[in-house]
Amino acid sequence: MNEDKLFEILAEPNRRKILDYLRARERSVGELVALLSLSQPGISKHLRILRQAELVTVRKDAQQHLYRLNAEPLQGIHDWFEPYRQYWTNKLDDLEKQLDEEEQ
Amino acid sequence: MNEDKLFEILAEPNRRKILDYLRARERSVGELVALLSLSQPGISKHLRILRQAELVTVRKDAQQHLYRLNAEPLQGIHDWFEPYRQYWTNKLDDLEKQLDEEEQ
DNA sequence: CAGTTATATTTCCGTCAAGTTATATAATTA
DNA sequence: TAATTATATAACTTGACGGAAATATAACTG
Repeated sequence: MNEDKLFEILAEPNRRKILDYLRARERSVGELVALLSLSQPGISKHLRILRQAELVTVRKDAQQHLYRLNAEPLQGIHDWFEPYRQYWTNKLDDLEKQLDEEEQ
Repeated sequence: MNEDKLFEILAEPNRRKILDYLRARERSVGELVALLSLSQPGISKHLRILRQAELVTVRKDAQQHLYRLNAEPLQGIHDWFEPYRQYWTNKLDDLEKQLDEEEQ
């Protein structure tokens, strides 16, 4: 799964919410339907996309399908931001420097 | 500009490329047109969106409009990833631990 | 086995974003 | 001032996405 596709997948707010909910623990489809305000097919559709991106894994327990977070693919996207971090970090440094100077 | 909107804006590959190019230095619209394979109106359209999100600023030099990166708004999105970082960080720790054990 | 529960898939529809072409605006130059 | 250069905006088209409703599949229960 390439960077473009991953960004696109994460651009959908409900999908980000699903991932957020899965951070705590694995969840059944029904739980997610209850948590988000979306129809069951809507949830399943998003889960399929997350599955294909390997952002989640499933295991079956009787009729229930339990989804678990797999955060690894996020690392790639996270890395895109790395070169930009220095900008707000520097800005912060500047502020600190300014505050230090004001103390004199 | 809220998180949802920012994610959506960054989901577009050409917009990310524009930001990437602006990391080095400010650029005119014409330069960006030359760098990306998009029509001039296409570039201008993306620049407008980036401007509204305050991800870029403009200054005018004669006919040229020079765009400069403003990375600050990215911080908000970057923060979304923070709670997920431990997952791949832990995975890395596990690997290191495993490697250490293998050395015995 | 019939009915029920849990989830997935299909189909259809409306919306919206991204691209292009054409046009407008603004500054420069001959 | 007319022509040219640089950029922005408008109008239009098209494709893809997200949502709901309907249907299919699979497992459980009585």
